Amino acid sequence: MDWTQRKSTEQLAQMAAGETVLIAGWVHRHRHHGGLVFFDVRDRSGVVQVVVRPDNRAFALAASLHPEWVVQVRAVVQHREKAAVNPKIATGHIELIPTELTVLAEALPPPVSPADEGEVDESLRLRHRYLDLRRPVMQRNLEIRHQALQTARRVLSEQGFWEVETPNLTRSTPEGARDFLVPSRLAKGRFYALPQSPQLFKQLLMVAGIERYFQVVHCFRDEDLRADRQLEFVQIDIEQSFVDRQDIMRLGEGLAVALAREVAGWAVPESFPRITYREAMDRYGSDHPDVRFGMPIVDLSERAADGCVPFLDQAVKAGERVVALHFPGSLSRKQVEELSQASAVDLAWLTVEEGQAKGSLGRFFDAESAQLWGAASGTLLIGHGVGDAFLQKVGALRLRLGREGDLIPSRRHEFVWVTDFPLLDWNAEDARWQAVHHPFTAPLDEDAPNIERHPAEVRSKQYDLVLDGHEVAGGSIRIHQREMQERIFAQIGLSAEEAAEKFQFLLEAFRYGAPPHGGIAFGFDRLVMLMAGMTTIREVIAFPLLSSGVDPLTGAPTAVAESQLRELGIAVRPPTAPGRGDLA
RNA sequence: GGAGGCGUGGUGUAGUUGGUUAACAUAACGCCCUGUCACGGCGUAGAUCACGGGUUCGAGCCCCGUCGCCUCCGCCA
Repeated sequence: MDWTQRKSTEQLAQMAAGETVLIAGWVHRHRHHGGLVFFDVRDRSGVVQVVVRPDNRAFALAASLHPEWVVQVRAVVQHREKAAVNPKIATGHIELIPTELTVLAEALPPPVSPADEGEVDESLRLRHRYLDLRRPVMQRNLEIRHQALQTARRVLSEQGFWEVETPNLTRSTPEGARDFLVPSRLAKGRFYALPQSPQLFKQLLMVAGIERYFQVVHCFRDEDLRADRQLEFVQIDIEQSFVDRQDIMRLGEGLAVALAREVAGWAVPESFPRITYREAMDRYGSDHPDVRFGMPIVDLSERAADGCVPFLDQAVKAGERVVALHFPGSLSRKQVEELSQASAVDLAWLTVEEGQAKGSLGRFFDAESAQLWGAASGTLLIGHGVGDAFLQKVGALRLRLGREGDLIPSRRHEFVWVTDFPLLDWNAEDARWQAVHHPFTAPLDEDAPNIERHPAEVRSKQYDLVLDGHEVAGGSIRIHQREMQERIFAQIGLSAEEAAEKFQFLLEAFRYGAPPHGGIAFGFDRLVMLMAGMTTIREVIAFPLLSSGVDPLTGAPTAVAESQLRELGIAVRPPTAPGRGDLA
């Protein structure tokens, strides 16, 4: 068989009538009219219609075809009559008259149909992912992913970045997520860890004088899964020497712009707006705000302090903030109660109807004073509380109102940088300070003196890139001086001995001349998800896991043979040890 | 670990205040059909109503528990 003759269905659209072609693919749909048989052949590029008349040698075989059979068709291209043209299909102006039809493989009726676009239970889709991936939308998603990979590699390579690979079998590191461990056979009782990111290696590459590094790298974090989180995910990891924040941010912008314009086809500006972490929290109640719609959090503490609503006045006197969201529509009392319940924010509300102040605060206001508070139109939702945790609840409420009130222009796409994150935050559970980003992030120069005395006030050289409310990239300028690194370790409760034990190799490397350096990592799956218009990253990963971490296709994770465990020197404990109080 | 939603023929769904034979679409199978393209028409077959227990004369429906899937919180430097 000479497959080089084979044409894609896409190529057929260009062909002249009368040409003989060879195509091959799957039977997409089959329409049998007794005396006339149509079937559509689907390949990666699309579908094309084949017409078979009773006088055709292939008629009997064509009549007996079934969906998803694999066929090969040698045929003459024919232009359809005007009335028969189907404008919905790229090849809708032509059809094929077979001279030879061969069944290459028969197929069982598929449990999930590649020819259907309806919703199907996801575990069933994943169990038969090879069928699910035949659907045109999934093939498009994988193509977008491919194009994004190629564009990223080209853009970075053109700017002098080298793609350097780093190990997957590496050492477990403290901080951050749970590690995936890999037992060592050669050194029984010891373990490798799969990398949560190549963070330490890319810094070593900077010490090594590579200057510009990138990698498309799989990262592993053993934490609960979400719509935008898998145990295994892909980063476009970048690091560069002799740079400051603006250099990496400009680089990240360049890459994001290239991807958005070339792959997604979006019109995005050359550079993106920047807001500080503080502004993001105060205005949107999130460090990854969706800025495609307004309805910012408004601080009404000063107004509330005038005492016209006693309980809000008291809240302000107690050191709380009074904030509001101005929803442009009307809400019922029941809806507000429901929102209050769901958001865990004690919500009051105020609106003006027929010249009268209404809502739970209506009795404290006349129409004029309600307008002063901002309730001229729509509904003012008012809550009070303290701290960023409170603002985050209000931010979640803002998002929900945005979605349910249809305030988000879903066809628009907006990048925004968030900068000046806190360097450290207090972990109440472990009663210690911890790094917000990671312990190698440099503090802002002017804040560095405060690390020991006012750790909560120290800002860092971290920057996150946010797209439509999703964090799609994050990075920082790193600490390249050993003394500063040791101060940070000390502040997060890592003793000199512990630090030496865990990061010996990095600290040692820094003694041999470390250049100033910094970098950024793009969450590739999330970025592709958004560019493909999907709502979970599973739609842009060929073989993802369910949110339980199970792969219904392979059955992973599975038990392993006792002999394998013995070889590794591992004994498995029963999954649930009976408690002391249980009757044995 | 917690909250919410869901679980009914292969697939997607309906199923009222508990009542006889669990309905519809689609896929499958058979017959008919010469211009369809989500083809159409007629017919056939296909369900332990996720699993276990309970209430009841009677449970797909009510109650309790378990399991699975999805979303969110915690967690994810």
